Amino acid sequence: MSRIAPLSGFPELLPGQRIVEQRVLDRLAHTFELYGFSSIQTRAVEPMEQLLRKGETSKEVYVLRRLQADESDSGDSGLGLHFDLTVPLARYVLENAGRLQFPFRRYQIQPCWRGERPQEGRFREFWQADVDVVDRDDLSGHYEVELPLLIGDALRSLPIPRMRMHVNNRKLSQGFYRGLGIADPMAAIRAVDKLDKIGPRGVADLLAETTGADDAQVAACLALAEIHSEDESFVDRVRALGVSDPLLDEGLSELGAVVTAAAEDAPGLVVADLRIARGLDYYTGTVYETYMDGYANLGSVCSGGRYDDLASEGRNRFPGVGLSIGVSRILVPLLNEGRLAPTREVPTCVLVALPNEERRRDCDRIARALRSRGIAAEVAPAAQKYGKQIRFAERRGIPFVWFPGDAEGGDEVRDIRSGEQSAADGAKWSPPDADLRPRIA
RNA sequence: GUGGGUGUAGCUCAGCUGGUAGAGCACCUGGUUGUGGUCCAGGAUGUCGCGGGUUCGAGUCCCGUCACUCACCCCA
Repeated sequence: MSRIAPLSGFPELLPGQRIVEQRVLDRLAHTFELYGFSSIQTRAVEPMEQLLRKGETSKEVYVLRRLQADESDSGDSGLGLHFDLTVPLARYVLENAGRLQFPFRRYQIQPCWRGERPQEGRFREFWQADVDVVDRDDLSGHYEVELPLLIGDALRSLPIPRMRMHVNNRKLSQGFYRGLGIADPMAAIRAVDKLDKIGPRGVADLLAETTGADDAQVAACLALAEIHSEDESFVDRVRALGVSDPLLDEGLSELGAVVTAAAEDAPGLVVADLRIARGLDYYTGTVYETYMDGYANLGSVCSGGRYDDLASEGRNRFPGVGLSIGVSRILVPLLNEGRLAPTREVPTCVLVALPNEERRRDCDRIARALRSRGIAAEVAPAAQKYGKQIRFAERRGIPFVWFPGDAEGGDEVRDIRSGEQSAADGAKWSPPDADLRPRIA
């Protein structure tokens, strides 16, 4: 190992990129709070049995082990890094049920870890912004309508490509397959989920193989998967397939409510897409997958759904619905392509030029006066020629250079983008609001 | 975990059938001796991923290894 090299799947940002990320996270938190969601953080680790409780994700969990662990120990601590924020939420809700108010509206923005092979938009350490509503005993269906609208608001407030949320409903799928007479509806859901990847042919074979569906059943499954619409018209198209089942009816009505509300509040955001399944099997109602225009190859950048049994313990049941925004999945590719950049690389708004080392204290005082009024300022590192000092600021995108006055004249401030320079008083001068802090360009 | 590709200057890359390392951009200095971005002239920079082998000689060929990357799997 001769040289320090990046670790694949553990993205690290440069300071300027981090400014963009910070603005995005601030924006998301702001939107979540506008809807009345509280922020929480949970520890990085969960007991393995919590992490593995719901599914076949075991292989992607990073397990913790003490270096000094006894050799007699099995080796690991029984703890693993969380791979999403929904499982920790379920544990947190159970643990604090007595101290929380329900329905509990919370958001959580934290890193997650998965021991997978990294790829474009797939990392081993990545940030998720997760929003959920969890209630006690029963969760009203209107939350399945509210959450996608909140997410739409949050994502559309960011300077990123347009998002399209594809929505389906587990009851609809399961009811349909059941009504069709397929023995294992969940296997059918998983098969149909691969439609994009393996095509109708592949899905047909898979269906026949895993569910024993006959030709007519396979055809019906594929017909269902083809249905998508931005309004309630999908309901009639499903009905036209002639399958009936009470669960199907429930699903149709619930999905109809989501689509109708979205069409009204956020036109173009949501499309009912009956092929959407989601791999995880704990979803029991609406499921969501979101794609970014021009970045379909990234897969879903924001997914979630309703889960009725994730947080249950004995008699206590805490159904919830939520979505996770894949912050790293969205941001890292856009940053690398230069499609997202900050207005400057540093927080500094004003560089106070240094005429000579003897005047450093004077310059410090000017900087302090600016800082006291909330203007980020730093003094030039060395008393180089002014040209050099201006270049120092220019390289970093610092918009203003402050020239301390002397016996011949007072202080002046220069906007180095326009070259405009004028007399200024450190106790009074302020930059335009747009220049006060770095923004996303 | 399985399969393919790649690893040369800070960045992007060139280096033909082996002959002892190059370009562009960036950077530094000067022209302009305290107001930048242009231009001109100079300049610095590499364990050629790592280890071993073949050879008079390896960035180049062979073996191994590590890393990165793409696809599968799965997912944010």
